[in-house]
Amino acid sequence: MVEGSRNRDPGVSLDDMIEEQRRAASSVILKPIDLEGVSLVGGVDVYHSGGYSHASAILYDIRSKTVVSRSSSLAEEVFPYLPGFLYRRERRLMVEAVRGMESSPDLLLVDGHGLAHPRGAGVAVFVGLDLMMPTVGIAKSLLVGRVGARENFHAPLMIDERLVGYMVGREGSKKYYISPGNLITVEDLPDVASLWDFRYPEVLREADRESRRKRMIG
DNA sequence: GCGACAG
DNA sequence: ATCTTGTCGC
Repeated sequence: MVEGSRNRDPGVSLDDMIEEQRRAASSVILKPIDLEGVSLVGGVDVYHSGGYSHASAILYDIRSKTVVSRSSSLAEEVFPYLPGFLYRRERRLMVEAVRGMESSPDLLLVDGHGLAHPRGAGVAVFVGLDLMMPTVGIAKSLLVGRVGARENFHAPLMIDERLVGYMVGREGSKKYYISPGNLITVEDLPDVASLWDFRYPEVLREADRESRRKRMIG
C-alpha cells in the first residue's frame, strides 16, 4: 500500500500502479490523425465534491459550434489525488461518461495530461486506450517537462530531449498544455489546436461547467 | 536530503 | 481539485 493515505483501492500498491502505467505507455498508438475527418469533438472533465465525483462528457460540433450530446456519471470518490496517478481517480468515470453519449467523438479532449507525464501515461492515455479512440490531454498546469521557444501561439514541451507536447495560448491569455493520449501524434497537435484557434477549447469549458452543475443538483 | 507535484 | 470573504483590477 502507498503510505500516507487510506481511502484508496485496497490491495493496489504504488508498484502496481507504476507497472500499469508502463504497460499503458507501451500500448499507446502514436499515429497521425485525419484532421479532415474531425467534426465531432468530445470533452470530458470530473468534479469532486463532498465525497462524490461527477464526470461530464460533452459532444461538440466544431463546425456549427453547438453541443450535440451530453452525458454524466456519478460515483463515490474512489481514490485520493496523488500527483502522477490521477488516472486512478478519474479514468473510470470519464470512460463511463463518454460511453453514455449518443455517438462517439472523432477526437476526445481529456482534462489532464497525456504523454506529458513522468512515465508517459497520463489520464488521457488511459482513457484513449480504454475507448480506443483518438484522445489528447489538455492540462492547465505543468506536471513535468520544460517549455522551449515560442512560435506563433505554441511552444514545444520537452521531457529531457524528447518532444512530448506543446504549451498553447494566445498573447495575454492563460496558457495550457496539450499532449497526445492515443491515436494521434505530437506533430499533429499544432494543427489540432488550430481547430479552436489556440484558445482554451470551448468543449472543455462546457464539460467543466456541466460537471460543476451536476454537483449542485445531485 | 530537498523541492516539485495534472486534478 | 475543494473550502471560502472580501477585495483588487480590467
